[in-house]
Amino acid sequence: MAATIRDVARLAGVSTSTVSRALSVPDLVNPATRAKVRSAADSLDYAPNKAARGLITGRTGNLGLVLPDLANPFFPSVVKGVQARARAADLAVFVADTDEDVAAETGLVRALAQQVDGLVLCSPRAGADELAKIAADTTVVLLNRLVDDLPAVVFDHADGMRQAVAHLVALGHRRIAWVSGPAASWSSEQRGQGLAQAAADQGVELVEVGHFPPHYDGGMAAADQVVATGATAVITYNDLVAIGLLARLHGRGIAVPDELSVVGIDDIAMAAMARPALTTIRLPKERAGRLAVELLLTLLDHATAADEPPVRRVLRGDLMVRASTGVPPR
Amino acid sequence: MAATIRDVARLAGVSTSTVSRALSVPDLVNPATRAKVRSAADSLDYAPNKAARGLITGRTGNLGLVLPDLANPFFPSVVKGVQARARAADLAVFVADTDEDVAAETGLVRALAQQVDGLVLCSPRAGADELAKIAADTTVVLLNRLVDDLPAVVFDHADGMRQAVAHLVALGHRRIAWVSGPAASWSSEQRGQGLAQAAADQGVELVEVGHFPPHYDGGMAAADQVVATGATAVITYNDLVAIGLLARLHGRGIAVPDELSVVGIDDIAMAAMARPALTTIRLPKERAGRLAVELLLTLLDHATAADEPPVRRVLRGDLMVRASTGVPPR
DNA sequence: CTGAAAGCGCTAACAA
DNA sequence: TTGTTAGCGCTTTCAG
Repeated sequence: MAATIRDVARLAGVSTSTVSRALSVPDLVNPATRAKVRSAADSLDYAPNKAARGLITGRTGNLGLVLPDLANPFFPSVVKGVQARARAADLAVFVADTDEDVAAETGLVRALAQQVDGLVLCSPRAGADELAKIAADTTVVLLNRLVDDLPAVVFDHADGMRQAVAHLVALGHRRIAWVSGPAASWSSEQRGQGLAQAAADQGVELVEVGHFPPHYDGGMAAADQVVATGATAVITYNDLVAIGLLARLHGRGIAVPDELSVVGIDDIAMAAMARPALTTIRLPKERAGRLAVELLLTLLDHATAADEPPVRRVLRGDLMVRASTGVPPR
Repeated sequence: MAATIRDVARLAGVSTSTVSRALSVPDLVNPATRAKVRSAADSLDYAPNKAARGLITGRTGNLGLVLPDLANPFFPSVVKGVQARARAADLAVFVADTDEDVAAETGLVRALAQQVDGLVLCSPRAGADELAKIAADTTVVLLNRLVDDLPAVVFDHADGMRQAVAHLVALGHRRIAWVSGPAASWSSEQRGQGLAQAAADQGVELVEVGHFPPHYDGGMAAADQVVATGATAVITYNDLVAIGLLARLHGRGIAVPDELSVVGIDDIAMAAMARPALTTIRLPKERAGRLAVELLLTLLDHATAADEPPVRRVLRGDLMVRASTGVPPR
């Protein structure tokens, strides 16, 4: 069906190698023949077969993105960032949603690894050793996770927590609750530690309420425990949790922010749509996706060279204070 | 790095052809040798190179999914359905978000077409002729769009509208507003027509308010026009629009559902989280994704045969009436 | 039931 | 600057 390099060669009256060169290393061929080849290729609507090319160059021109749950609005943003950068480099992106399942994650990674040049693992759930093993065979960039010295793009969670605490302290809060995410979550751990540090530095009391699933239901479940802590403000693992919390608080007739201030993390679109609008720490999600691909491309270029490429990017988030939130505690 | 079929052949003491057969057409080889090959393959952690296989079989083992906007929660659900079914058939999925851009859509489709066995075009924005052209070169299944006789999975929008109207009529509404989606949107068109029919059948007055972007901002923008119609109930193009509408109504101090009943379409997770919870028509999104792949697989199998495969699936949605909604008009 | 040989579409030495 | 040759990793005739 599709034209092959031979069809183009025949039509242009040259050899297949010349066609190949004319199209991928134009400077190596005579401008005249180059033009002939080009027009022949155009008229046949020829596009080189990526699989065949990959077989010989070792580059597939594809890239894999593995993430835990597309239903969490955090991740589509990352996908967009990754795709934007990948497209600019003429790479196609395999996306794999693991449904928060570690086993599925490693399986998918193995399946993808063989047909991509590199992999972006977004908030991977797998263990450190597992990830190290994967990284041994494949070029990998972690996104929102740090493991050994693996290349990674991460957010400065500690700084985000610092901002959140500063905001709450300025409003007069002195006792803050922290709703942590999944026990095995690297970012929950980071956020928790950053928060503990910030609380200590800024002289406020911190109560952890622990380990909830990273979505709406988790927040629903956490709400009552949060209330029981007697804290006047709460910071949640992410916005989805915050929104679930808001719902349960509303159900119990607890006014937000008058009786309890709520701060989320991520700044998903829904945060602005919630009523009252959710105060949150905005993470540069798309940018993180773009940078992850950027990093991957660098690594691929330096693959053979022995020099150390830059291997880690840390991105800062920003406090988003929204209308109708941020009332001092009673 | 990775083991090739030759490594396996050497280790098992057989030819590469035997390895190939033992792994892909096991019945053709002696059980004893089959076992030898299997264990050799296992110990080398061998997996056949998909690109090389594709070169000869003409099957890539990949599948493309093109959609307008991952940020709309409707689409991640479809992605999940597609991935689930694809995974079961051992296919990897390229996902391409076009950002609602028709030009980007056709470009991405062309780029993907060459390296997939088939394409699922979800709510495609491209023109009918464009799509027909694409379908001429590639096996394509449309999702939520009908064009000529192209294979498709669609929702029964007319029936959904019938249910929505029946619900509102039962509550006593006699004048309903319709907030339509993008002018070029097939599903908006379908929903509008279905609604018009339902309104006529059930004897209620319908006022269209027109053509808004299919997201939150569209709903915000539509709200004032809706109010101006004097309708006691409104049906919106989708849930995102409904939620935007809700926000603006809240801003204007208009009580929902007491002063205005709002019905969305899709049943995205956010619909249940909204306050008041949104009444909506639930569309079987994941199922649609699964069926689209199913259909694609059927088409691929029948590719050469001349017999007509089943080529269209129509899925019914269901009314989701949520707590605190559904009050008769004043 | 198994092996040898050919070749999918392409690129990369190596010559000319 | 261009063509010839070889071969990426695999499957598939075609013999045996």
